[in-house]
Amino acid sequence: MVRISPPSRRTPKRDAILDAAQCSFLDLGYAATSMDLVASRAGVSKATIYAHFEGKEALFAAVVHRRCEREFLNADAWPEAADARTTLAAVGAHVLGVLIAADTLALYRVVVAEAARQPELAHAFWEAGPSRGRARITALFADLAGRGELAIADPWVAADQFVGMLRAEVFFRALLGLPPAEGREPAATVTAAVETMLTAYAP
Amino acid sequence: MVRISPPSRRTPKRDAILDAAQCSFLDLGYAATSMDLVASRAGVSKATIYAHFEGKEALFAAVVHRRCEREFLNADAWPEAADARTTLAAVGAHVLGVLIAADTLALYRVVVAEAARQPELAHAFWEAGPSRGRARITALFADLAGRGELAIADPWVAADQFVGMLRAEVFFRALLGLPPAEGREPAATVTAAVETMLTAYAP
DNA sequence: GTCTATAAAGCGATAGAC
DNA sequence: GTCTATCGCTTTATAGAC
Repeated sequence: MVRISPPSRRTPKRDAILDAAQCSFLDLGYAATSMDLVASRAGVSKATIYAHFEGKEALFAAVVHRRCEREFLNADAWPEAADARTTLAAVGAHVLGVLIAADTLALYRVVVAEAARQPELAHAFWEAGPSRGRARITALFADLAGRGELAIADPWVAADQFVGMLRAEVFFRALLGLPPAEGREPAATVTAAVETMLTAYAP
Repeated sequence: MVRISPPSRRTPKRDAILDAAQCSFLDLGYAATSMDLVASRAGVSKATIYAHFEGKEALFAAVVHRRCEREFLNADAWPEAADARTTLAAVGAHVLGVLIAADTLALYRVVVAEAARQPELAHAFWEAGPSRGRARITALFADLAGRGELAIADPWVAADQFVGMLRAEVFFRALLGLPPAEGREPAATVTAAVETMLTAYAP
């Protein structure tokens, strides 16, 4: 419906528009964000926005794409190779931390909501974000299997299960804006997922 | 912001309004559904809607509540007690089937999108839907543990992990409207989750 | 590219008759 | 309860000057 990567030359005004749009879309949602508000927050006129982007959908797509790119720029926080328990605990804590960060949840909410009406956006989001994260974790399990730390037939399945256990009720309640249930902390979710993986895939 | 359970006497017009509203909200999303459209589809005037519901938010809340109730009415499909593998396979297939049903995905999308702006709705949805499902599965694991089929310290954790593994990539891609990845069928996800639970929690 | 001003349409909600 | 008609406001998008 709308192309994701426009010519995309970076200019100060264009960046200001994208910053204002990102903040507005993530805070208020797609529909509740008006072009007037974005223009006001960016300090430009509405006509300037339409000079840079085809319309509201294209602006939204550009915001989502830029946001996914940035998530993977600081990849330095990825843990070093160690024994399985240490590695999974570190990776699990990192992943769940990213998943329940306010920015991530807001992006997730608005992309999921628009996915039904903007299929190309949904696909671009998947490729730019979750798909790359999954690939890393799959590679991690392949590495642990290769080193004899775990007995894994299909690293993709193991990664899928590990991420699934991380993205369980703690994540779901955070997504709905509900307070964490008593005694159900993110750290406990990570620990339990790690132990279950270690037991299920013990060599 | 809006109360969830109005007097709620069932009348033909009221039901027609709720049917039209459900169809519209799930298809188009909250914002893109206008009261004019609902009135038109229900075959009533807009004023009649406002005679039955306080406003758009209240109508939406009523739709969500009714939809959650109905999901739990046909509880007869719940499997009988058997050995752990048979029980988990049946329950897992049932749960994942419900989760990736088109109606469920549409409800999930629209509720998640509005959760940030209608906290009471998010809470009501959680209590009416996911919370009850989780309770059942927790009871199931408690039963399996009590019968010595599995060695489970905390049935809630086991249920959380089982549901998490079910609601992994297959569900996520369906949520985004993407086609299933090659060789990653729902049935395979269920089987893998069952085997991992059986191994991790073997007596 | 950037602005001001405005067009054209749609929105949620209500008044008043019956 | 239900209707027709309409209010008052906001929306996306564009025209035209510079």
